[in-house]
Amino acid sequence: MDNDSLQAEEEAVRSAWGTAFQVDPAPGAERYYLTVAYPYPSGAMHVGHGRTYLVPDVVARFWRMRGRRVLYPMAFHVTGAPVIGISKRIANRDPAAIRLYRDLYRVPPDVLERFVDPVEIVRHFSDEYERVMRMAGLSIDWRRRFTTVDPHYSRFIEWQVGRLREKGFVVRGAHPVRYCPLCDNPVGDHDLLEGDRAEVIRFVLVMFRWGETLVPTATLRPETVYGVTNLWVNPEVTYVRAEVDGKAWLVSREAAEKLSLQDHEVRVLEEVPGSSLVDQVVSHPLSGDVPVLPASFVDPDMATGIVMSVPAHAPFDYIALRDLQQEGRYTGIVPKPLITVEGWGECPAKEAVERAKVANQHDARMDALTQEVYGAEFAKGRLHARLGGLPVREARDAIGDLLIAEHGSAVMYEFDTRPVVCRCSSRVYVKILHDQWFLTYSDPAWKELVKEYLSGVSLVPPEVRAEFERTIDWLKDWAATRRVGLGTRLPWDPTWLVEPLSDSTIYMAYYTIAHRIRELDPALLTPAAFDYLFLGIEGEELEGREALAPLREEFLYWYPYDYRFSAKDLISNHLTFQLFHHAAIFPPGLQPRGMVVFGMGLLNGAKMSSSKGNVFLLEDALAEFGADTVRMFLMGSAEPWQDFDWRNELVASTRRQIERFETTVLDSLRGGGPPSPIDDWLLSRLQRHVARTTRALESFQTRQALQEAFFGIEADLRWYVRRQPAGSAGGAGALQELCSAWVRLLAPFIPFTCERLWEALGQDGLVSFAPWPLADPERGRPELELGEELLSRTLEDVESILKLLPITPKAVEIALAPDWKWDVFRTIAASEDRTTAVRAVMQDEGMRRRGKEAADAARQVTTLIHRLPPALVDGLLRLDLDEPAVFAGAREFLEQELGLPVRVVGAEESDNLKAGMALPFKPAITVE
RNA sequence: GCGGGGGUAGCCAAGCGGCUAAAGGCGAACGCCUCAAGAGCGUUUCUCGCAGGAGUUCAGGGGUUCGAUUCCCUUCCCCCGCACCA
Repeated sequence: MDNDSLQAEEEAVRSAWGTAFQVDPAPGAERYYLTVAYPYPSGAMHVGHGRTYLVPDVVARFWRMRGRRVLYPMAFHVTGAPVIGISKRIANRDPAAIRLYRDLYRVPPDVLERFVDPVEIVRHFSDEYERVMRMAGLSIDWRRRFTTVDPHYSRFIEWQVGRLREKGFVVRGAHPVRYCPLCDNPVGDHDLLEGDRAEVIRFVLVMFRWGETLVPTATLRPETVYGVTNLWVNPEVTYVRAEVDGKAWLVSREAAEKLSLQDHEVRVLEEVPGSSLVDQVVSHPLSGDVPVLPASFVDPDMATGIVMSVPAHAPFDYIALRDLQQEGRYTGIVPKPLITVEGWGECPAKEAVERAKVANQHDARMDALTQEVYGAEFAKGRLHARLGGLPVREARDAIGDLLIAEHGSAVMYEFDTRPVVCRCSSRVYVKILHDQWFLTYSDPAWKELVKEYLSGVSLVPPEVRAEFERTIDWLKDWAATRRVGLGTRLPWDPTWLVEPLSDSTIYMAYYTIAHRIRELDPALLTPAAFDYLFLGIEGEELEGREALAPLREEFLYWYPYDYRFSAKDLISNHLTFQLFHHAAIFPPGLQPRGMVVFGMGLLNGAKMSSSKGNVFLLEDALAEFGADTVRMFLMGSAEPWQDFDWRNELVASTRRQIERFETTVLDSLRGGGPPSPIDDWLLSRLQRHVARTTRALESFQTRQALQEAFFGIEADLRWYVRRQPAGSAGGAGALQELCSAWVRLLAPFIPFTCERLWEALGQDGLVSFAPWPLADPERGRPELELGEELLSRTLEDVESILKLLPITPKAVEIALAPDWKWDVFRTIAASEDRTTAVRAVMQDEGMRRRGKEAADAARQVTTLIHRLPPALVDGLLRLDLDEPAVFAGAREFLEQELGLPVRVVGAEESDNLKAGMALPFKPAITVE
């Protein structure tokens, strides 16, 4: 079929579907509610997105055919900041942005003009998403579509955050963020030109006293304060004396600027050259008096620009000291060890440096040595007994807290890697934001509750459970408000917006009423209204209960949802967040029931990424290959949780497979004749495929399901046709029955083709709502299946012999094993221990009389049984396979296949030597 | 670095103690069918073999077992997440 008529056919099917996937509750009818993470529509969909929404569609279609009322809704997540940046870049005529949107996403020029308004971007792409999703045949109830900035939805978010606050899960606090002074805004990863992996780390400032001036040294290891022998300053650097919160501090010029962003009042008083600090003496209650020494490794742009020196435990400090001492200076200073580490001597830093034969402080290996020593001390180190003997792991925080509480220490934040640069090319600093609102995911009781619920959630694939559990443990408080972006304002503090991940945690509940709540006046949607809608609370403040009652009812019909689908990168945030929020807000009976986690998409082996241009738009794929081909490829190339790789040449062959299926079905309908003897075999096999396809789809294995439903049935049909006398296509009845089931089994995957075929089969209505085939155990004919298995194995054997023989064959004799060998077979197959089975056989009087012949047969049969699939052996044990009858019925078939006369005889009637080798299920073959 | 998941024939991928030289698909080769095919059908696709068989394989190394692709340990390599961001 050419692409134009394919499009036309698809359009016809789409219009036949019409509004069929809109679904309302039907009391008494079982429901199936699945949701998928809604998209952030800031660009066009690519095939990777395609799979994310197709998997739930296939599952939805499957359960629909099994008679459930299936709700598959969709909405658009438009809150957040990215789209703001995009519109700015477009307004600024940023060439990369323009190229992406104009050329890759093919936004028409007039629409692109409007993208200077961020709302226009999400509006445009929401519509595009819906259009392309419809093209792909997604069976979504579009009446329920909404965006996260709709006024009704905002009321819902207000209720939600209010509810969480009442429960004590929302608190106010300060929070260090990456901050661009030029943009005057916090910056996220996507706003950065450089340093997107940089983490904010927390230093403790140990305050040394130098006369009236405080000298703060920044450390990650406050416990080592007891081992300080000196400070380091860089003599090349200009330091400043500054008034910080009313006290005089001495820090690098850079540090002064940083501190001013971190909650300190900073006023620079005067410059102090680093060189003038050298040899000064400073003191700290926990370290005593120590001198200030020069070191070139000290970076003025790292924290305060002044470092405390612990040569016993810090390789840098040790080597810098040694360098000086080798010049004959400061020879009086000796390292002061304070930590013991198993496997290391008294001064691990010294040991590490000497073992590595480091020449001086400029050695490139210093970072690695530092890591090694720090790692060992953190993992296994203990403070000396005189200092309390705590493990380093615990002492670090304890002493840090002590310093802050009693010795005037402060905290300073700094990036672990630099530089960090904003897209506007300004440098990025750490700034402490105040009045930030947090969700207290660190709350142990909340974590416990979530874990308890998680244990009842079905997870697909099960391996992800560990990741969820770890995420729950690891989550800290989450800054849940933002200053910029689209979103809902915090009801009690409207200067803040609700953060975009926080506003999308329980919206699955909102879908259930999204189409009806729109009819209501937003003013009616008070917290009391939502308390009633979702929690059934009928408080005094509740108004308009009558209008809300049907919504409450619908919510209860659908909720809790059955499965949530999402890519696996959301485990560590969204998927776990939504568990927290459900746990906090909904009663036990309305908690999530299951989640399916997807793998990622690759394009020709490389990661799909819009920014890198390595994407294939879903719309283009649909236009080029047709919706069914795209669907079948995406469902069949890997299971949902595995990564998949889109390769055009593989997709093209999928299209041929669908065409083959269609022709096969149409041909069988036309060509069917009178019943044929192996109709029953075909239908018996069909039961198996139905059962297996069903089981696969019940556990979301789309690939496995396709293997059974498509390739499994196709292979049977090929054998079936082969088994027909020349010119016959097979029994019309059997083919009709097979095709009817086949079309239905494939309908969730390739619904467009199947709707057409369903009609061609003369069936009424839509296949999308046709009953899913039921496997009928009564139709199973294991003895026929064994017989065909025997034939095909024998045929293969004959063919492989023919191939090897150099002679021109004239005839084939097939000699069947005598009954007594079947007795041997049964004895051995039934025995527990097959190694002793030979002996068991020989215990029989009749066998003993046969002597060596019987013993040989027993050995051969043992080998054979090992090689056959256990299920087959079981079958042979349970059923009496009438080998002579099987071959008698298939002689003509064999002759036709082999092009040779075939003689079937009992082994004992044969003159051929080979005949003696005949075994049960493995006839002896003699080619003449 | 920390946490999670993987490495199977030319490619994708199933298998997860004896069915296994290893399903299925793709690709490739040959044959048939055809006026001709990129369509369909059949055969082959680790090595060897004039009888349905034999030999070496499932990232590398070690171990458990009568027996390991499948279980344990270890090394190497790849992917995902690590937060204020969708």
